[in-house]
Amino acid sequence: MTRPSLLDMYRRLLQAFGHRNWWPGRTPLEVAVGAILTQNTAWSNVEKAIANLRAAGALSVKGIREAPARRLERLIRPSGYFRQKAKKLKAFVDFLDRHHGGSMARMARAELQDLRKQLLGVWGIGPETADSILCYALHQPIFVVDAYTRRILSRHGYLPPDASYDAIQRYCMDRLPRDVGLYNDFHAQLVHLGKDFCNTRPRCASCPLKDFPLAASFESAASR
DNA sequence: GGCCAGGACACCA
DNA sequence: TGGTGTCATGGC
Repeated sequence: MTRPSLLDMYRRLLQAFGHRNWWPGRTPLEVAVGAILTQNTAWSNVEKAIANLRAAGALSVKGIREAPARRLERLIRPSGYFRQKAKKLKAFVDFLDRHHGGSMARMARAELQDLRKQLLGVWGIGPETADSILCYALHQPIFVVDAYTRRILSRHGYLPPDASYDAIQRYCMDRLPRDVGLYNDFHAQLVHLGKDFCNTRPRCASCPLKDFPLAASFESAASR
């Protein structure tokens, strides 16, 4: 049996779930803050931290820039790793100030690959966080890879489970039309499938991908 | 009470 | 270049 294309997979998920309308965030900065706070953390905890920042008037470039470190830590505490993440928020705003006049809008005008390299040079911003900011805050055509992407694509045999971030991203971008809206929604669909579907009801009969072939290793493990 | 969640970094061989 | 330890909260 031939493996369905990635576009087939997206169409199937879209049909099942509808457009996901990601990312949950009111402004580009809020999206970037969420991208940093959600590192290895459940989104429900990030929501609490963002609500704290908003209530304290600190959910802005100026607010983060001027907040004392201890205050920032206290506000984002529910999102976990709060000492590290407070430093990361400061590092991001410092980068924004130094390279883009403290403005997300100005940052959005930079050339995409240059900007990606710049972001990866900021302490606390790795590939997934950089790409989330580029795709969801700045609407740039970059495919975001995360744990769900890796898990789902490897489970269905598109890639080995130990494929690198860059390899997965290249694989997807080489096989999908260069379309920001598609990249945005496909990743959102994968997260929804992984988090709210497969996670709570593993291999359930109503999975939209139930007739997609599984990786041989996964088949043998499942049949044991 | 243990496991996991929309990672990234430091350190080491 | 790859493996391991660390960072920390909240829900189940």
